[in-house]
Amino acid sequence: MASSIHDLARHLNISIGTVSRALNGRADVNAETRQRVLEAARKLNYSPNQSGRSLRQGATRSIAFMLQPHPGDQQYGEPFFIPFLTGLQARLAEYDLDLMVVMGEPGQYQQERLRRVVETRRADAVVLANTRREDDRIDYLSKAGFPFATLGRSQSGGDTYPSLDIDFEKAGDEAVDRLVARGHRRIAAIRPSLDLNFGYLFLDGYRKALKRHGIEVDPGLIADGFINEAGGYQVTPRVMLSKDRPTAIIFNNDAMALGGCKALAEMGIRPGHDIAVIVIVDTPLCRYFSPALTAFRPSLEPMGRRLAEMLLASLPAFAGPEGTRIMREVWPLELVARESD
Amino acid sequence: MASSIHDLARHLNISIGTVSRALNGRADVNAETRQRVLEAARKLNYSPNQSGRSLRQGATRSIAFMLQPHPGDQQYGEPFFIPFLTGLQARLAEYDLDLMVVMGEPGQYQQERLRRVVETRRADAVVLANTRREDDRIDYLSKAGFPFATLGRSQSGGDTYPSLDIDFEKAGDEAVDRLVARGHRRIAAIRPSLDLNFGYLFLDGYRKALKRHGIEVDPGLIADGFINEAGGYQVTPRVMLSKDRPTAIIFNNDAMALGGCKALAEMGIRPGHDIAVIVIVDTPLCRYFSPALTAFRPSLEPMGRRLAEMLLASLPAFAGPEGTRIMREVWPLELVARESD
DNA sequence: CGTTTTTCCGTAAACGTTTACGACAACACA
DNA sequence: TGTGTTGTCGTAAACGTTTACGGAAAAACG
Repeated sequence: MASSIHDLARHLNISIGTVSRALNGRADVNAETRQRVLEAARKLNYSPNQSGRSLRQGATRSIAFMLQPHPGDQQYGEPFFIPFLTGLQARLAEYDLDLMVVMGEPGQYQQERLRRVVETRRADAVVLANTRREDDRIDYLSKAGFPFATLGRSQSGGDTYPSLDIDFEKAGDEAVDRLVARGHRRIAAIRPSLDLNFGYLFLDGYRKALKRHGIEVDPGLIADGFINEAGGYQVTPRVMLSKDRPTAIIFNNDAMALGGCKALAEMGIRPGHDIAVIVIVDTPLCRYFSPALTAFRPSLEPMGRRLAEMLLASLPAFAGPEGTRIMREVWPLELVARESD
Repeated sequence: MASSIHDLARHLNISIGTVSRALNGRADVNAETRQRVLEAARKLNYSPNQSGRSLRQGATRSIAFMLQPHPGDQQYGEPFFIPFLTGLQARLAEYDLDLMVVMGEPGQYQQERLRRVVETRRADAVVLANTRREDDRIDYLSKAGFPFATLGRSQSGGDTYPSLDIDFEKAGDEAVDRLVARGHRRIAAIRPSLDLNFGYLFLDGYRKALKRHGIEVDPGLIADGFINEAGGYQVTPRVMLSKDRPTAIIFNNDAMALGGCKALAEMGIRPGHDIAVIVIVDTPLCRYFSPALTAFRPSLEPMGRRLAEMLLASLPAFAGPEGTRIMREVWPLELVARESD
């Protein structure tokens, strides 16, 4: 039913070799025959079968994006990733590459799904999200020699793969700066308890800025919680009950901030009035919350496009000049001042 | 580098045919040989190459999900789809099927991307989202005889494909019911202006309920706008300036509701006090907005799983008994009463 | 023991491409 | 005219599977 290159060749009284060469723009084919082939292809509605192509060329022309919802993240749904995916997909599409999305079950170990993609050669490369500080997915891919790039940094694997991250450290630093400038000295930090790397980066920036301002780091003002609303709700009272109450909190995650604000409300503490609140990664939720939450916003769609470029540049089949390979980029966040601080 | 079935066969001193049969669980292979093959496969870390498989079997074992961001929908990002995708992907994964995500550029015509998937046989079936009332994607797929399912109903194509939708009509009806029960008689309806089918369904329910309550439908209380925040912001004043002001508004979209509330605020009208507001499709945004918006909530993740099942049941390769094919399902929404009405 | 059935396995074709290689004709050049 | 070059095309192998077919050995049966 679907027309193959054989049909086309038969219809033109020509060999399949010539047809293929004509379609692929090779030099050794007569201009007039090429014309005839192209016309016939259009008329018979011929497009090359991707499976045949993949098999022969050893490349599937598709990239896998591995997204792992955090455990306990049901209805919420990571508004973070759609814009990123949009950008990633847009750039890949320009190179006629498909995007395959592989999610783990929330909380489940993703390694197995990854192996399947790699071993059955379902994709030519993968993009990792939710990078852990020590990430066995990275170890595995490095060892397997399978091309990949990561959204977020990791300590695993060295500088051998392209990675694009947000500058959490600088954001943590700037958040403290801003709060200190507004007179705060007791500043709490709340971050996810998982091994997610950005939690560490954020805290580094937080500590550095405090030190710079000559403020002692109080461990009682730092708390880790589950990376969702319940986590923020649960852990926020902990810092509020420290003997010398903080006058500001920096949340390292929007969902945790939302939960934290709920806890604050129940304690009769009003963000924006009784306490200053800043969120490190902005999402639409921060904007519509009341009070609207001051937050640091990344440019997700451009980041998606950029990571696609970085990945492609590292692939032999797409690589430009050797020198253009970019292995590591850290993008700034933009402060969106709203009402909560 | 990657081991093929030939390596495995050579290593075992056996023919590739037998190896393949052993791995695929066919009956005509000795139990002991099968054991040896399986062990060797594990030892040599062998997995069948998907391209080779696809070519031979004429099936790629992947499903394409076509998602088209609405024009002008940048930073916002459709929180609607991630839970749905999660469910879809989860069920597909159980059948060892991959999910390929194809997005159009926001606003761009998606037909071309769809053709590419179909003609190059990159997927075995597609799932359509953002279904239009008259949807040429459906016409195309029907004519091409390519299997597909849709999230959302359409008038195109008849009852020949599985579709799963939310009961917008009932939601519109119930919203009116609820408002009337609370004493409202001037109820406005704001919906997207595009040809998106759910806008029509919603309005049908809205009209039906009004009629049932003996309330005349006032065209001045119905307005169409762009399906984003700006659209809601722009169009809401229009219904508010009708000579006999509405005391309630039903928004057919969360983003439009947010924009509408902004417009209301600027007119000094407070949702939940001066006017009642109900949103037809709930998202996290509705919950965190202030006042929290009363809304009708779908079960997106189960819907994703369900649509996967329906699609699979319609595919010859996966079909159960002939009678089990489900072509059309409409799922209820759950009212989440909050502060805005 | 002879015949039939069953069990198991190897052979080879097929899926739809791409591409290395060689062949042939046309042409240029001396 | 003979030789070398260039342009164009056909042939066939290869990518890694699955599977229809047939054959040999083993088992079952009389």
